[in-house]
Amino acid sequence: MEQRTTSLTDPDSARGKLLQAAAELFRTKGYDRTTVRDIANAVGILSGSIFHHFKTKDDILGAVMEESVNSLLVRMESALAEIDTPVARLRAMIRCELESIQGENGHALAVLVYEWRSLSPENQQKLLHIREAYEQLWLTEFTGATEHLKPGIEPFVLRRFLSGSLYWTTYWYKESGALTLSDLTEMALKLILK
Amino acid sequence: MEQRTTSLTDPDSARGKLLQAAAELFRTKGYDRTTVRDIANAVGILSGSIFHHFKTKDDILGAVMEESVNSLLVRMESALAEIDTPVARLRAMIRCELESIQGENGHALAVLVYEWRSLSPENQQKLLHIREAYEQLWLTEFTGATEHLKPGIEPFVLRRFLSGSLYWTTYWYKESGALTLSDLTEMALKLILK
Amino acid sequence: MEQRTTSLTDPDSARGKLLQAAAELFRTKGYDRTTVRDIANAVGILSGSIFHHFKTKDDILGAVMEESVNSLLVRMESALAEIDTPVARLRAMIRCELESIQGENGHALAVLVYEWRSLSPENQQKLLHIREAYEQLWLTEFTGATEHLKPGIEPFVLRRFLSGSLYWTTYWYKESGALTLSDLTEMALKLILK
Amino acid sequence: MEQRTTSLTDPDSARGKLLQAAAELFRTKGYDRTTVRDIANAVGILSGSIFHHFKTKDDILGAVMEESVNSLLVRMESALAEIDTPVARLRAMIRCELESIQGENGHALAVLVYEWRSLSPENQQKLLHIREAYEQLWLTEFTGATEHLKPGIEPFVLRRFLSGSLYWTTYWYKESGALTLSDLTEMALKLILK
DNA sequence: GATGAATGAGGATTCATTCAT
DNA sequence: CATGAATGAATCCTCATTCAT
Repeated sequence: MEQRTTSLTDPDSARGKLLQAAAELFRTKGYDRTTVRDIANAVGILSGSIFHHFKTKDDILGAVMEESVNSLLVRMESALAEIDTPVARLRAMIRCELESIQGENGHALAVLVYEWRSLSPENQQKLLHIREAYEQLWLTEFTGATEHLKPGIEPFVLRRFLSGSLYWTTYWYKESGALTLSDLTEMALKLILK
Repeated sequence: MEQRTTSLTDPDSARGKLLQAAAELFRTKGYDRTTVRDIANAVGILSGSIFHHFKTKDDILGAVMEESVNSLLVRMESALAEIDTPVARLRAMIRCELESIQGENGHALAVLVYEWRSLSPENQQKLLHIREAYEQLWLTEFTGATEHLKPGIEPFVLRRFLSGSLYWTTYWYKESGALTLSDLTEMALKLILK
Repeated sequence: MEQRTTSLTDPDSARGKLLQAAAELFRTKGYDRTTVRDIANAVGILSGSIFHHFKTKDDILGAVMEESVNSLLVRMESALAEIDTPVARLRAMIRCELESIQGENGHALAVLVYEWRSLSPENQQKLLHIREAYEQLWLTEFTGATEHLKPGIEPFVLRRFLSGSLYWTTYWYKESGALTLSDLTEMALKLILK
Repeated sequence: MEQRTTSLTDPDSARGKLLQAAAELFRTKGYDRTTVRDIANAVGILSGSIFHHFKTKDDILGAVMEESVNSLLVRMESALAEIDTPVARLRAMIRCELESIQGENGHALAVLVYEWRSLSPENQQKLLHIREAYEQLWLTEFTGATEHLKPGIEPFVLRRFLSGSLYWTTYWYKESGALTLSDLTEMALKLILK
């Protein structure tokens, strides 16, 4: 019930389905406007039954966030495994982050990003080190690619500009349109390159 | 009681103080977690009394947002009045938006940006044309500056990247640090220029 | 709303009526089995309205208890004012405690006695010094009457035997029967005297 | 599964261990604040499994109470078997009741006494005759010892004073202190004797 | 305009109980 | 017998909103 490891929850388990549904609802309606009943309804159980799987609503949020970083981390690692050149690596990372933000695989990084302050301090604490590790990954990569990056903007600021740009896509980008995720990736890459 | 014009509310009036307090609370705690009582307390009246000034809590949010765009529009207009060159105009606009996002002058664009979905559809409707007018302003300016902008990114995408970059500063930038608002402005400008 | 002094709450005020009703319910059904709705119904308001007067259900319990000791203290003081001889003073004290236990004036000492562990540690803390002061009063009186008391039982044990005897009357004594409160008082007095 | 006889449950059986744990919890936390899960945890099974042994939580309470009177009755009978003089018999009975109240042998008379109103009317009915038989025992003994008892207090009142005194010890007496159970017995005896 | 008591519709959470495995 | 997921009713509490004074 509490299982806080790097491994991902089986998406077919009750817990997995709950997490999936919660992520979707938190992303679209926001944490506060999503009721426990909403989540329960979404997976076809009654609201009281949720508390068999999670102690509190806050814990659901925490678990959703944890899943999203873990999933992102796993996918990024495997994506980077076979890539050598700095620019190609950046492209892969941007792509991964974009996919996560858009909620592919039901693991919405957007929830982690935009509902962070809804999470209780205790659960924030638990997630802080993963978040930091993740950002460290980016900074390392940026440092390794300095010569290709836009000059005149400090790397950590540039990363934050990029974050903001990608995070913000939740509010305007829909994959169905003329603009593919690849197009978007390419443009975001251009944004930070020389 | 509901006065919806382009003119700004007198900040010394009861309504003005309420709006100021609400903006600050919405920005820091979020709309849902801010109670009407919180707002009332902040200006030293009781919660029931708020409803002499606003029909609903949703209307307060609407008014806060309206004030923030209006204030931004006013300030941007006056800033642009004496500037001719495209790049300088973009710099001024970025500067204005950054100030609004950071909540300078008590007008928090951040609330408009991040609490938009908390606003009722009816009030969203009312604000839509102002928001669009504002975005049109940017697009026009971008179009006029095409030759200076980073190539390969469609203007409307570039504007959204910029928006995201600037909006996101709420979550990491504090003016007290080593980085001044001017520094930030300059870097954001570099981001979109060739 | 929090007013924790020695003065008693006006029994005609909303708070007073609430306290009265709660005391009665706590005494007859017990704290846990009494719902906030029960209390509200008893005074003709809705359950939500209770929280205008008390922050939590636990605070209601605390207030009921406080009122009961205070009321007892006040009545005891006035009863003792004109009495000099040790035995007569003990009789008066027993009478006062019996009246309080039986819930005369709606201030049920029985609640303080039998629901003590239902009270939150924080509120227990607040009441502890009053309870102790009250017991001290008895001990002082017992010490002053040593020669009239049953020998062979340590005073503090004797007081506790008496407490238990009187507290227990809630469960079997009804004033309507053949046994008057005066009879009971006299018998309880005999119990502890030589 | 519901075996309601005068014989005591084998303390090593599942039912026996459950009863023991429940008694302890009911005595310390109270019936309402003890969850079925608490009881299950205490004996190392899951909450659902309890219902293989008892139909309802109320039945557990009933069984605990039944065990406690039965155990008391058994012990009292054997204690009285070899005693002839009235005063000695009273002493033995007081001792037995004190032991039961204090929860010796895991059989808590305190639960029967203080949680009586938590028991459903149906189960109260079932236990009533045992309780009455028990009280009859006392009254008979009191009647046989009239000449040694404190005069001026009707026997049934005196018995209730004694009950209250002994029951109340749960709230203040700990066997670890300077006062032994024998001391307490002697003092309680003195209380009712001439 | 302000007050503050009251409303009433929810909201998160608890818990005894059931039942298929 | 035990499990553990699910039930569903009930509980305390919150909060935007109303309204008589």
